[in-house]
Amino acid sequence: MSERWALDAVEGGGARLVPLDRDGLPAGPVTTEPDLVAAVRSRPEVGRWVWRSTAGLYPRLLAAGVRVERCYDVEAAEQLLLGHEGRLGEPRSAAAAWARLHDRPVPPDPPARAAEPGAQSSLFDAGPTGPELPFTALLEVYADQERRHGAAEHPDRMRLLTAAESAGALVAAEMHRAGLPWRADVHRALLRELLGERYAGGGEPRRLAELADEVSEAFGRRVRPDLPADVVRAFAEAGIRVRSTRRWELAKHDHPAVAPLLEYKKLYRIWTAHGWSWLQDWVREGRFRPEYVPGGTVSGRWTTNGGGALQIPKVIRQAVVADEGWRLVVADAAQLEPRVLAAISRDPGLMEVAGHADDLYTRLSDRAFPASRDQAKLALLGAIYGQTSGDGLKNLAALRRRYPRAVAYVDDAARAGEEGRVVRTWLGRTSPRSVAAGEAEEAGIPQEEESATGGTGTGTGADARARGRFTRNFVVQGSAADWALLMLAALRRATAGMRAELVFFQHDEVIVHCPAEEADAVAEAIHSAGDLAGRIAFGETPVRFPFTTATVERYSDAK
DNA sequence: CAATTCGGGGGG
DNA sequence: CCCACCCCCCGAATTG
Repeated sequence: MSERWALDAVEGGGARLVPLDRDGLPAGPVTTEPDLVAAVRSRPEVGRWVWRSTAGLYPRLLAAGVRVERCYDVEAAEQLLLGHEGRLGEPRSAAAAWARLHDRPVPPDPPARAAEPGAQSSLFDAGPTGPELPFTALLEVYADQERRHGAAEHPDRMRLLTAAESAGALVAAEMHRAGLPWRADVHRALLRELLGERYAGGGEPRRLAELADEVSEAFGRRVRPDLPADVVRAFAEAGIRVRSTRRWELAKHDHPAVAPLLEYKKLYRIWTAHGWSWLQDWVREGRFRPEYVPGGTVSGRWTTNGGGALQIPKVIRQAVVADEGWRLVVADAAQLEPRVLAAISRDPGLMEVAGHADDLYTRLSDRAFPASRDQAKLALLGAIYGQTSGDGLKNLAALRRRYPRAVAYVDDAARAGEEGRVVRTWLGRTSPRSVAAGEAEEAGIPQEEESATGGTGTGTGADARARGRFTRNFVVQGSAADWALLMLAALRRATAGMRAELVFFQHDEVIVHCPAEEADAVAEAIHSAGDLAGRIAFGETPVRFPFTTATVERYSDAK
């Protein structure tokens, strides 16, 4: 029987802690100890630590070589509960939660700080980030959160969501600590090969300068390829009307400037976003350590704070190389979102299609369409994204006939959005409510149209339809994020006794860095984690959640 | 001068 | 035709 303890940091490196009973109430006296790390290390029997913030406390423990089995992150829970209660955007700190509980003035959350590139957030983040609060107040907030979980639409799922989000926070801190193996020398050689040498003075590298010259030559005058307005003007002078300088728009035209322009854009992006200065800023001692932000997006997907870790260009992945004698097990969840739709909608036909580990889209086209695999794929993704035009619509109609329950599930979510209602993921993460226009646009949430046509506003305007596409996609993307958290938790547990380390996670993809001899066991653990997460998240369904895995020395060699 | 927006690219 | 969903990051242009 694993124990549950509450813990908080106190000034000077110490800790306050207390054991909790089955109901989450203190089961003994509160004690204060001088060393937080020692307090945790000396209690291996504790199965779950209840604390304010994983990001605030766990790096210190990891820096001392202490891992915990599980935790309950009060501030993450607060965020999820507020969302469920339709109060997203209110301050999420434990101090704010306590203030709400007692009708006191609610302190705002501290502003998000920028990440320090290359830093190992362990010494700096010695304590929680929010306003201070007494330990007894933290215990009160926790007890009240237990009650609020019970009041949720599906209490058990909501508790699972909080547990999963907390596990994700542990993984995020551990991945930051471990870092993604990164060979700066390989990266530099690659930059040199792609961009040429750098000139003194910090201007464009040679290859970009050459391409800019080629563009100018093609137009017959000096044109700056990095200034869209200049490029549009130059094309107009050449008798070609382009509305933008986007890749797909330029690619349509036959002009000698097009090829060097497209090449310039590709390389310019690498130079500015993943070039020498990025390397300088973000890679230390052979590791890239982004700061992951679990739940950074409304749908529950993660973001990172600086470093662009979730947008590493494919060509740059050559620099991600396993240590000597080690391997990277790169794993990608196959057709995740359609499988999730099958599981949450319980559509019998789609569950059958998703009940095998082989390619879902091929099976789909065999069953539902005379159409090709790619057409079947487009139709299904169109249903999930809310496609409004294009060839896919014809196949979408066939999809609706064949899998009515699946399509109805996302259609219902879309209608909810159009009518201004919230939707929830399978575990209960909740979409933002329609709020005052200014606030919402700030948060990037499509709003209903108000006065333009003088109508009633609900369910009619282009903005309402945009909101419908948002909620339609939210239930699938967000439930996939639910699954991903449980998958990470399962994988973390399965590899706990190995030397293997989780070093990267990107929505539906994980990388584990491990000694070569552990690679097979790691791949097996990943496959098991996928199906286990499917069962825990969505219950018993025939749906499979397979991974494609590759054991490689370089990330770029996978897939 | 600093902060915000725009345009374009990268990822899933 | 390539669009639809969620994001990050950069430099230049614009705005306060």
